[in-house]
Amino acid sequence: MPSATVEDYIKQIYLISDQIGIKEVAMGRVADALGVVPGTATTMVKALAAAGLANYAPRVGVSLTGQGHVLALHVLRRHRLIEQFLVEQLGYDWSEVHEEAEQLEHVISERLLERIDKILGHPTVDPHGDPIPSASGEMSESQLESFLQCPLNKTLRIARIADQNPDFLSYIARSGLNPGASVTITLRDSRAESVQLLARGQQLSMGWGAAAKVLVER
Amino acid sequence: MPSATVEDYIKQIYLISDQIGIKEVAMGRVADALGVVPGTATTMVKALAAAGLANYAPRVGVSLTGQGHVLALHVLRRHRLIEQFLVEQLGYDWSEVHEEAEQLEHVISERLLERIDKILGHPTVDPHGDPIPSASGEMSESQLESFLQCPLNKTLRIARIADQNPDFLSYIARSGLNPGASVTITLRDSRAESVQLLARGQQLSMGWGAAAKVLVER
DNA sequence: GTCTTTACTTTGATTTTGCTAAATTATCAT
DNA sequence: ATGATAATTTAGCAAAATCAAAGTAAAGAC
Ligand SMILES: [Mn+2]
Ligand SMILES: [Mn+2]
Ligand SMILES: [Mn+2]
Ligand SMILES: [Mn+2]
Repeated sequence: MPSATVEDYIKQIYLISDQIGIKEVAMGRVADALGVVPGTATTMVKALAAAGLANYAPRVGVSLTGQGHVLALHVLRRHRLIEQFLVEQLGYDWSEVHEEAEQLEHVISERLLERIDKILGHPTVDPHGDPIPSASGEMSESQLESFLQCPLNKTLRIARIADQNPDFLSYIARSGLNPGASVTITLRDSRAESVQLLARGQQLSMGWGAAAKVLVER
Repeated sequence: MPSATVEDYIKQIYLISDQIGIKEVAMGRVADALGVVPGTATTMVKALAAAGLANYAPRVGVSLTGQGHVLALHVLRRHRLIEQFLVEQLGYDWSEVHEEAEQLEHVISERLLERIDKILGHPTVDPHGDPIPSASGEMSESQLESFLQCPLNKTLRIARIADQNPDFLSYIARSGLNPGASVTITLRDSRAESVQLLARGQQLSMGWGAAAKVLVER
């Protein structure tokens, strides 16, 4: 069995690689994501490579092997199903489930996981709109647009918030931008790197960085 | 934060001490309960003592300090509430919850625990009939009698099975001796160390050892 | 093209938890 | 008492995960 630490490294490598769309993830990013000093990341990634979960090229970066990819999706499935369960069945707020899932994902049994999946009716997305990989390890490639790409002056549905930071999430929640809510982008100014939008009847403005993290569908 | 290992040692020391009603627990028993070699138990117990959780007397045994006692009850509360939750809300069988709780007890947050407690309506016993310590760390001292002490030819209610072994538990379940079920002890033969009983209309017989682990109330 | 800054790797140490095998102590039977 | 047996402790070692600090390589600045 992979340790909780190994699972977190593999998951994080997957997530970073997926997010910036690059295969080789730099060690610095890995260290950052896991909150360790760079030397620790180097050592651990070498161990992951020795275990056949990753490919490591010094001074280039790390990528997942097939085996590592499979593990990453399993961990992600556990994480996201747990989040969904906490919200649906235990009255958690979607902005506060991440930390709890971060721990539970490593100890929950296959049996409990599948029971949760069944109770929830085999959900395909978690409370943040993140897709949940299937038991067999497939994940839907969603074609969502962010606030930076979507059409203006059209009513759109918030589909996903691509960030786990509790501060950001509770700002999103307080602004009525939860997954499922409706928005209209009224203006996008690329020189000011700012986006104007209308949600819950309120006028709001967000900067490029934050706007990129909110994904919508029509 | 105490590690999962420390929590398990402390919990086990509490349980053994409680069970045999002796303050100083021998190292051999600790090692057995935790599935480690005796030398490992000695080393760990010394560490527990250094951390102020236990008192260790070489060649005599280990006992809990006040601090250790508080921790033991917290862990036990988590363990038993989780077991109850798995049975009540997730359709687990009471004979198969122990292993799952053994892991979850170390990672569940205070917040999740209290939410579970509330959803279950603040239960006082777990699926095995084991008492659940309160949030403030009090546990009811129950006055239950075992099959070896209870009166004969009276209808009694099974209140608790004092053993976590899945094999034993599923034998109990299959015999219709779940907590809550009714039994009548029809005969006790001390020379044969055997007990005859009637449950679910079936005649059964158990040996001293097994009979001592089934507790009843009137 | 050299120089400086930044990113990354190496080395050596530490903590926690475990093992094996040898040494020690206590207990029990004779 | 004495020797055998059982329980416990010690000593020495190892794996996993981490850090601090020093060394090395690559990239960007001038
Ligand atoms: Mn995690
Ligand atoms: Mn999520
Ligand atoms: Mn445990
Ligand atoms: Mn129990």
